[in-house]
Amino acid sequence: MSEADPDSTATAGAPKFRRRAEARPDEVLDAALALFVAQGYGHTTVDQIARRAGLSKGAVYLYFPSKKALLEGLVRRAIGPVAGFAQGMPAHFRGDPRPLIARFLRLAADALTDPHTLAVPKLVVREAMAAPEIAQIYRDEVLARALPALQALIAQGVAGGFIRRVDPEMAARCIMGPLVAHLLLSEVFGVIPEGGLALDRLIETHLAILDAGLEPMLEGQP
Amino acid sequence: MSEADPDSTATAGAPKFRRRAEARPDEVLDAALALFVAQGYGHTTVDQIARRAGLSKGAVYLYFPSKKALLEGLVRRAIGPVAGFAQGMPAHFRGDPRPLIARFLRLAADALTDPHTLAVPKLVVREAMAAPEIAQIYRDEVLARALPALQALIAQGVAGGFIRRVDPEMAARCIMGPLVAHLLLSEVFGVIPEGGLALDRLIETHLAILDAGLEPMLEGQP
Amino acid sequence: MSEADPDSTATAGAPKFRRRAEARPDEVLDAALALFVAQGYGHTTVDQIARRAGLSKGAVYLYFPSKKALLEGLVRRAIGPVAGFAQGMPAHFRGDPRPLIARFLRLAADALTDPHTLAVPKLVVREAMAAPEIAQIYRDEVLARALPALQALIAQGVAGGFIRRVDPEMAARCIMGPLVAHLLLSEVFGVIPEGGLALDRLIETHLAILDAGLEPMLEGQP
Amino acid sequence: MSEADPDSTATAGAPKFRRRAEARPDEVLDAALALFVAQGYGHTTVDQIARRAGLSKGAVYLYFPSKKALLEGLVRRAIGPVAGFAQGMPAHFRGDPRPLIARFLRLAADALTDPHTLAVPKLVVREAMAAPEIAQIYRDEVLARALPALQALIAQGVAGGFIRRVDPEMAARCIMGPLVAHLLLSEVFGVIPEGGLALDRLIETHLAILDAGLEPMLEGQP
DNA sequence: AATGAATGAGAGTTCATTCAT
DNA sequence: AATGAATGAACTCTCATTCAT
Repeated sequence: MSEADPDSTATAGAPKFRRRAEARPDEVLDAALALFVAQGYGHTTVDQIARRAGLSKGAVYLYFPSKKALLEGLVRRAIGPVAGFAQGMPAHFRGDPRPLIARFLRLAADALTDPHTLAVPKLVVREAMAAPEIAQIYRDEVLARALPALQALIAQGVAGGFIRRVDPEMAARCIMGPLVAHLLLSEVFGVIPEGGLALDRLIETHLAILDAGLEPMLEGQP
Repeated sequence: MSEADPDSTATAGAPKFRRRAEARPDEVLDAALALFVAQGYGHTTVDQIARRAGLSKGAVYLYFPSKKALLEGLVRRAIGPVAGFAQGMPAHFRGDPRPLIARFLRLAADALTDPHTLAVPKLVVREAMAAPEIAQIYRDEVLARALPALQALIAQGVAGGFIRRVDPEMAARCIMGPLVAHLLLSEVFGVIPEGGLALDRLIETHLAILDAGLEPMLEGQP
Repeated sequence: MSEADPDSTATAGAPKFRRRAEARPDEVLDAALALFVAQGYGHTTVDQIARRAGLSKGAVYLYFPSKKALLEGLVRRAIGPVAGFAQGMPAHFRGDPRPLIARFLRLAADALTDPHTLAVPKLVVREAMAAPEIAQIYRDEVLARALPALQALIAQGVAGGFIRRVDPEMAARCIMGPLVAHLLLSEVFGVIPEGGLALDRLIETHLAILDAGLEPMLEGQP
Repeated sequence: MSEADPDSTATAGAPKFRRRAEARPDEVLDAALALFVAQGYGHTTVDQIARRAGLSKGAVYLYFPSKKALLEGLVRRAIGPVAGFAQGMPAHFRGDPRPLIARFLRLAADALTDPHTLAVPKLVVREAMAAPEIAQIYRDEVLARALPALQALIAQGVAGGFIRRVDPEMAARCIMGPLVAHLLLSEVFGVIPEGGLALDRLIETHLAILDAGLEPMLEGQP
């Protein structure tokens, strides 16, 4: 099972043009990611990573100073796109935020359907406590950007009277929550709905509730 | 957090003359829990656990056959109360489920405010992949009971026209989601709102959205 | 298999008259013997011995100061009969030794058919190097008596012209050899002849060869 | 199976410039053999073996997956020559088997005079019960070849009227027995004849008895 | 740039032995 | 006489890391 799927990560993409080039670090990271996800950081050997990347154990240390640096490198490589994605939300949008939220959630769900994208956050959740640096990177680079953006969007929606008067900080968590819980349930506990992951089913249910739930109250209603 | 509860271990049971043991397994579990939570299972030594429990390393093995058995024992000890709590939801309730959901969420939030209660689920999330047995126990004993109960509650609410027509399976995740996400953010990533955990602020915000979001649609509305 | 046969050693013999008496040390030795034979000295736990003897681990130490003392006790208990048996050979016999040798070999084979009798020598062979004291006891008490007796018998046979002129020391080994090899093959290597141990078949074949092989040479023959 | 083939690991490929290893597995086995013989398998530490071979403990595990694999490797390395030796007996010999038996015994005695050759069988006898795999290897590779060859030789001798009518299976044990017993006495119990091991003295005594003992009976004699 | 042999610090686990009761 | 909780020293095996080549 260890080497069963050689094309899963490293060889995927470019055919075999390069052959030992400056793509090496990336190949090592690919191998590390696959193994970390499959077995956890603690149960993965540097030697396994090396072999999966087609290198010797020693060579890994030419590119990364330690095993933990692999984890860090993995997170750093992944946050670029994610952070950008988070930034995608217009900073100074004015109007009903709900369509934007809907688009954001659908995009996020879409992205997280790809195991490659999901892998790193999953990893971070698992190793966060044992490796606080990792958690910090993720917090600083991803959460500290995405959450405030979402909060700001909500805040201006409240201010403009487009949505119900809610606490923006908490509302942001309410918006992301179902997605998080869904992934945790399926990925960590293996509680998978009949008929597959059903991320879209989740998102649509969530949005239905959210849309109505954020509707501003009519005058005189509680 | 570790030794917060002085009566947690020894005073339980017969306060008279006992040799030594009897409460020992529980003391060992207490020590293990504190250390696992603080450092993770993988980075905790049996010797550390033993010393924290005031025993020798060898004595731990008088009560638990392996290190992993400690983790399992921890989970088993914790699921009793939790499962009972989950069962608390009336199985054949008829009517608007929203007040019940609100009470359930508030109770859950309250319980999870106690570090002792939160510790085990946190542990399970982190070690689930490396120790699938653990995840399975938790899934079978907690999730497999709580989730269906919640789903059933929603389903009858939909059937009775008390709430909007939503997918009960997904809606259950939408109900739990914000709580899960909130705890993940604070406990794993250390993203804590200004002014403390603010679990009640989260719950109230969530319930406000949920209450309106589940309101059945008026005729002719989309 | 461990506790399958509770009456095999300890309870065998006396019904249950005594109940905790001066027979305790013997019961412990019985348990130890059974386990040592089944698993080897090194792989047997004092606790196993205690439980098989119906005692607590600590109680074993009331009777024997150490685990090795059990082995020693076992050997000491066994050598009494064996040494006596060896002594059975008349010290000052005069005449053709072959009938005596035959009787001796048949007796020995008979005795060694009983697993109880065979157990201790087997044990000694296995633990001799790790516990030289054991080997020494056996050597001094058993071998140092039986071998010289046999040698003397042969020597006088040679002197009297009853048997061929052989080196008595080596001839003694030639006499015991087949029995030893046979037991080694079957007990240690599990090479058992078709149709069971066949100790008598071995002895008769051996005696046939021996009888003729020891026949004194006729004058003028090589 | 691991080191059965001397060229299996290191010598394969370029015989040119090698770093250090190649002879390492054999060196480790040498160290292990010496220590196992001196102290027994159970009382020998992997660390002792490593140090005696001039390596670190960890390095031993580069060549052998476990301590027991060392024992197995030792046996496998030794059986090659021995088995070949056993095979040396002509399979279809016709005639008086006694000269052949004599040559065989003298060769065997000669070989077993070398401590290196004797070491492994000695080891096997001692560890056979605790490690049945070891006993099985030896039985299959050595005994299962040597014994039948000897038996066949005897059987045809009987059939051809060259030797007395004996049970070939038992006679084979009678032939090997004295050698076995002699080695057991001296190596295990330390009962060494005055003037050294005297293996040749034993063999000659044995052969004298055997030669006459196998002589076919004259007509009319019992 | 790359190898892979080698290291050494630990980790989990076992058990003979002790001792308060 | 007897218990069984407790200890602590060993031992096997693992693996991140280093370094000569």
